Amino acid sequence: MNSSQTSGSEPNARQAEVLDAALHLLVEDGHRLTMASVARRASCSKETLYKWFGDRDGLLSATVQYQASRVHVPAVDPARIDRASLSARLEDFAAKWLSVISSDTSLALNRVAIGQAASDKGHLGAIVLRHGRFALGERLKPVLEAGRAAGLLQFVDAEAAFQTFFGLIARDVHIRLLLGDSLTLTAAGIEADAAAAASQFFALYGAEAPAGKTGS
Amino acid sequence: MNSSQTSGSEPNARQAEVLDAALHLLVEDGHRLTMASVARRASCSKETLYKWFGDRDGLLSATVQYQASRVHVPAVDPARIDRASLSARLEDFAAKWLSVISSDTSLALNRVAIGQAASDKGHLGAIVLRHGRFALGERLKPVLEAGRAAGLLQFVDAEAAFQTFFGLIARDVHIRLLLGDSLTLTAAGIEADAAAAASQFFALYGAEAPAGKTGS
DNA sequence: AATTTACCGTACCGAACGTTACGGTTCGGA
DNA sequence: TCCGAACCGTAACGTTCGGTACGGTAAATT
Repeated sequence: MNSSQTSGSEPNARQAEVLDAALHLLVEDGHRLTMASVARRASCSKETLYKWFGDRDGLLSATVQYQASRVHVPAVDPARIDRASLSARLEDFAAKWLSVISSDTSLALNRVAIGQAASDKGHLGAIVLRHGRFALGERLKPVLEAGRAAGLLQFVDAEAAFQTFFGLIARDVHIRLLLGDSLTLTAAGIEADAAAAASQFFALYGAEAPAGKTGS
Repeated sequence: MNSSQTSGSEPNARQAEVLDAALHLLVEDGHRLTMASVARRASCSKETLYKWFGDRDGLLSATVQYQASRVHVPAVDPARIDRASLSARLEDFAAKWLSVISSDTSLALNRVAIGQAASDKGHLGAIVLRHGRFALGERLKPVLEAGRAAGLLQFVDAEAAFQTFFGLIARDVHIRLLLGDSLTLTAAGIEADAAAAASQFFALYGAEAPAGKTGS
């Protein structure tokens, strides 16, 4: 009995195939994800779906979890950091994050999570936040604090500093994409935007140029 | 025959009552907005709903349009501006925008628009963007350009500058709220965040401290 | 070989919901 | 006063879809 149920362990190979099918349906059109369509796409029976995932909500949760857990923010070595390497780290973070939030998969996942966030069954948003926004913060804050320890950055609240960096990266891009605005991000554009965000972050929180309140 | 249909003129008083009912349903729970529930809440017949709005999508569009058009970004007088008044304007803008995006009504509208943005029937996102993000930009850009003309600000692309300001205001707040994160914004917190955003914007684009690329 | 297990494919059931139709009421104009 | 337009309340229809049941098959187990 390897039924993953609602909050089971890792899905096996076959279950991953099913979740991939569900994910593809989700990306194509979130409203088209029906139990029958997933079963058809994955060449499995609906009975199996219910045995493995309990109900539609369990399948949805497993799918979101399955994909969200694959978005892994790269770790960083806090030791031996200088201005150039820190800047490179931040640019890299910004570029990766822009790539993620503009991908079809991420947009589909965020859309379905947001769509049911109002309902009392809205625990998908928590999953997306945990593997996205919060995971990003946990990975980035040590970098910021290492930068502060090295005398490169200046702030009192790492959380507030991260929030500002987050805003400098995403700006209005994320919400516009979520709302269906046709915004084409080229690789070069992402690199430029990431560099601009890192540069602006240094302008605000760089140790040599303290400016801008960090917020209470 | 005053049927507003899909893209008709202003709704009359009775129709506004209906749209208010739909809006309340939407805020309570977007999934609970059904033709029967709207008719019951508004004490009207379903037949009337279909006569006035065509179909469910038309009712939804009219509801979003009805509310979105009520979010009016305050105009500003570009003449006679100095550092203090410009700063006050920006803080006011930031505070008002934070209030809007954290309101239950705005969140509900954005959620339903995002939820159907993936579908080919996703024109709600365009409405929300037009009355939200884009209206805001059109109102703010003259202010920024007035500030530049007065020698208070320094930038080459007003659009890019506005995007940065937008990011400094919203940061991760909007996406977290949309995803259902329990984030309580107090009036004092909004004021503080708005002041911080304006201060940071001045640090990046103030004429006396040019720093941070504006992005190509 | 017999049996159990897991699974696929399909059919089926019931509820929700969009949509249409109809009878009854109100009200303004001829 | 009569008529028709607009509208309310409710019933009814058809589809979609979540969830369940059942027969058939192949592989593993005993």
